[in-house]
Amino acid sequence: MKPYERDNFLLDANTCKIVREYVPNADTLISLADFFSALCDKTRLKILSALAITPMCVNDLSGLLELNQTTVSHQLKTLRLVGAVEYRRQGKISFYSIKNRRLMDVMLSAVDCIA
Amino acid sequence: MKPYERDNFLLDANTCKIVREYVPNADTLISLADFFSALCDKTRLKILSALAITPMCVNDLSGLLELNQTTVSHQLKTLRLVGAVEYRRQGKISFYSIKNRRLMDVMLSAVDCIA
DNA sequence: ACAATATATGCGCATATCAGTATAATTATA
DNA sequence: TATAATTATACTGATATGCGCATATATTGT
Repeated sequence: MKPYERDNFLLDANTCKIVREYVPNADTLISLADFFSALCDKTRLKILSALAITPMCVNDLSGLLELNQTTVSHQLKTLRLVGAVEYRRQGKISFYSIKNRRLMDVMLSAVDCIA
Repeated sequence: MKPYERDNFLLDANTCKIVREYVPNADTLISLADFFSALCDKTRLKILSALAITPMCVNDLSGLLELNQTTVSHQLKTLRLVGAVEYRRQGKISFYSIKNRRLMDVMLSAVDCIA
């Protein structure tokens, strides 16, 4: 028997039941973790903070944030893959923007939380 | 000259100024990233979801969430280090709880965001 | 076609992270 | 004191991540 296959808990049975029901399923947990993984790196947070003000091209992000162009490009790709940003290409310029403004709500409540 | 040390931007000068002022400083970015790093793993999210319902001991977390005891202990330590949970010891039992309920606001707005 | 500009990608290095086994440390109980 | 129960830690292997160099791709202008 694996160590976690037990059935005697300090919690009362009813609370156990609630916990089992309330805890999100594996898929939801992974989606949430993926979402937060977009926000757990200082470079990505910097990029998102800038894009929160205005859509911007890669070069402007690189220059204004003092980040290597390839670093910006890599992180923008990561942010695209988790659906945090989107872009449209105009000629040789890619303009990136926040895809869903609700993301800013999450960031702002996090700022409240660590304040 | 490093590639990002440029001063000609597509953005107008005033917007550049706003971006430079608005983007959080390095320390804040790191604090925020550390905060979110607590939430970017499915195991930790699972633990936090359970603790959101009621404070609980390590063993109950392990049993109810079907996670190895050492895994739970490791992640609880991580969560403690970033200030997401706290605990009090009663005899041989450690009861863990959410330290700051604002954390749940962040998780809930994230759920909205990915919905 | 060629050069210049803007962006994206492949690769490797260094580092971080996660999970599990074994074990230690602490406390309660027989 | 011996044993059991609960939790924490050291160590390890596998995997993931962040970054930058070199380079590829795409577009524009001459």
